[in-house]
This record gives sequence, C-alpha cells and structure tokens, in this order.
Amino acid sequence: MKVSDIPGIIVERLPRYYRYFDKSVRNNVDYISSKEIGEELGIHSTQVRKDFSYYGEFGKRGVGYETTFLRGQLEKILGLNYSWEIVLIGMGNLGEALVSYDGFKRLGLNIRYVFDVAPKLAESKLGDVEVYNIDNLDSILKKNEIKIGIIATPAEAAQDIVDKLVVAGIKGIWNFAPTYLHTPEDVHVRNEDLATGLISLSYHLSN
Amino acid sequence: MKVSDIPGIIVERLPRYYRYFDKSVRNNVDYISSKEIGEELGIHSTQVRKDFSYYGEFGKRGVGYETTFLRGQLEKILGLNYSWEIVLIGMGNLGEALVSYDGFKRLGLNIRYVFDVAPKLAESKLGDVEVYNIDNLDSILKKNEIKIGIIATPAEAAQDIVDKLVVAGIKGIWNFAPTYLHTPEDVHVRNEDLATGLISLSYHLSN
DNA sequence: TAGATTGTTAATCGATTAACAATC
DNA sequence: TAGATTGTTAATCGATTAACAATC
Repeated sequence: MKVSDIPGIIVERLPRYYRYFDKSVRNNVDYISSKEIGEELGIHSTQVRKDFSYYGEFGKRGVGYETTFLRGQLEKILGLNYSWEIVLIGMGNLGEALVSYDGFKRLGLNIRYVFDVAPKLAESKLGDVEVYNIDNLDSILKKNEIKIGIIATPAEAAQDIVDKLVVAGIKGIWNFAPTYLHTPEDVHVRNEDLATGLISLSYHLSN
Repeated sequence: MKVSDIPGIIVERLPRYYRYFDKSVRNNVDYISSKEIGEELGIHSTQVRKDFSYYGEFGKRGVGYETTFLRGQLEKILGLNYSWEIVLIGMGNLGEALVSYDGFKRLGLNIRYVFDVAPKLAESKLGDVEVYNIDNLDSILKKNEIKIGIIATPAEAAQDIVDKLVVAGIKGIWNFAPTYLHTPEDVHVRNEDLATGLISLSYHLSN
C-alpha cells in the first residue's frame, strides 16, 4: 500500500487514537478493542480497524490491541518518535499562547525560534524561547534545519512571510492567519482559522 | 431542500467565501465569478456554485456574484446577522488569547463571561470582560440567554464543565481541551484540539 | 447577437459501514 | 472448544467534478 492511497482524513483521527492509547497505558490497561475505542471516541469500530489496517496488522484477534505497542506504532506513524524544531512568526496574544502551550513539548514538537516585526525589548525572551526581529528570519533558518513554521501574524502579513519561509526551505506551515496561502505543491499548509470554529457553531445553532 | 440534506462539510468553506466577499466589497469589486473564487481559495469552481446553490440562486449568469449581496446572504446563512453572547471557561494563556482575539467581535461573536477555578484577583477583569469563579457559572448562565460555550480548561476538567453547561442550556461547545466530550444529541460540539494541527504536519512531513 | 457564467444533472471519486471468514 | 475480535471485501453512502443547457 502506497502512502498516497491512504485517505487524508485519517490523520484527523490518528492523534485521537494515540491519545487514547497513551491514556490507557497510563491507566495500566493492557488491551483495548476497536469497539471500546469507537465508543470512547465516537467513531465506528469498523472505521478504527480499517484506519489501523493501512499501516499494518497491529491487533490480536479475539483480544484487541496491546496499548503500549499501539502507542509506539502510532508514535512512529505520526512522526512523533523524534523531535521537531519549529519557528513561530507573530508575537501577539495567540503567538504567546502557542509558545507556552505545554501540550506540544511532550510530543517532541518544540517551538524554538519566535519572530515579530517589533519584538518588545522586555519580551526578547519568552520562557526559554528567544524572540527575534523578523529581519533575522533568513539567517536563522539557514543556520538550522527547520521544516515547520507557524503563522500567527495578521492576515495582511501572512503571504509575504510564507514566501520567505518557503524560500528558506520550510515544508510545513500551520496557518492561524485568516487568509488562504499560496504555496508550492510540496509545501503542506494546515489552516487553523479560529473564527471558523465559532462561526460553525453560529451556523449550526441558527439552522 | 431540507437543511439536513446540506453536506456538513460546507460550513468549513462558507466562512472563507464570506471573508472573500467581504474583502472584495472593501476593495470596491462589484462582481466576482465562481472561477475567481475558486482560484483564490483553492476550491473547484463547480464546488463553489454547488455550495451556494444549496441556499438559493444568488448569481447572475454571464456576470457572476454581486459582492455586497452575497456577503449579506452568507451573513444570514452563517447566523452572523445578529450577535451571540458567549462564555469561556479556563483562563490560561489560551483562554486569554481567545478573549482578546479581535477577529470575533466584528463578526458579532462576543465572549462576555469568563470563568476559572481560581481567577487571580489582579485579573478579575480582562479588558472589558469580567472573570468569575467557576462556582458562579450556573447562576450567571441562568440569568442570561447563552447558547455557546468555549472550553479552554485542561482535559481532566472538561467533561465536568461540559455537563454543567449542558444542564444550563448551552447548545454549542467549542472545545480546546484534548479530549472527546460526551454530550446529548442536540448539543453541537466542535473540537479544536491544537496539538492535532502540529501533529498532522509532523505526519505529512514524515511520510 | 456573441461571449460569459450560472445552476444543475449525471458521472466519478473517495470514505464509511456491513458482513463475515480468519484466528487468537 | 466456544467466544471474542480482528482484518478485509463488498456494499453503501456522500462529496466532488465534468458536462452542458439556460440565460444574463
């Protein structure tokens, strides 16, 4: 099975499986079945089994899935078995919240360099992360092998920054700016427009 | 056409259409075609036309879509033509960033009440939003007609809070806690687990 | 009218679920 | 063995896209 045959939407579910296996390991549960996973996560048990089957035969018939083993497999599948160095651009409230969000670090996702057009001097260090002026973007990216960038700038600034990131070799962009970004095909963009979340609730409650 | 016949995934695209029409109005563009919309947003033009067609016949053949008119239609469709009162629970970095995010207010999405288990006294007001102790949740929700709640608490606390919100009549929940929430059928949950965004990039760059 | 673009049907594509043999 | 649950095929369901008549 080629990677390209795997439905893209699966990656939305894999982190939830991973989290549930992790939780089960911590609760000293040795095996869980696709039925249990499905009930906990609101997913059909057939879907769970099919999702795993794209990557291998991980279960034991009649028993279920061994939690420690599956957690490890999912870690590898998701690329969480080694650590990522990440840059973030835009040091507003959202940028700060992301830098200090502790859910990333223990997954090996490390926001290392932060850039802003006008970093306040008092904040030139945020926790253990250094904040740089945007002018240094190119030189710092070139010195380090960084593949993932987070855009937490206003919409107007986003495309310019992205163009620079692409030139510097960034291959994955997590975009919080409420605008569509144009990138080469080999650069993966993930849009996380916050307003969409609230708007979707507004839509559903109105209809 | 019944509302239930409209594909759920459309709501992911509608806010982007809305934003593009809004931008076009501000740029004094009178008409845009489905082809232009598609190119700008990376969506097939047929998809654009089909999406609109679920709600009415909004275009002029040979011409395109009138920007002011469409912006207004999308506003109604998305429930943005009147204002929503919203509560947020969990006053960490993320909660603060959401409260001060200025993309919501001009859409009529107003975070009015904020709760925490231990609001620091110095922060009992955040901008023009009052911060309350979680014990007051029930009484304040009962006094006001609030339909949307935002969960920005740790995962462990989320389900308890949600149960309380549901009892108090909340019908839409925007969940930032990395855990699946169990709710009655008529309560709409939108999960916005931040780690998933970065993990999906990690996954795509690893494979 | 000629050119452009919509709205919609039908075809295609892709994801989900039902069913069940394999097997622990 | 009997009971349970996996892995996978086939059927179903739903979303996307191609094609084109309608019409501005």
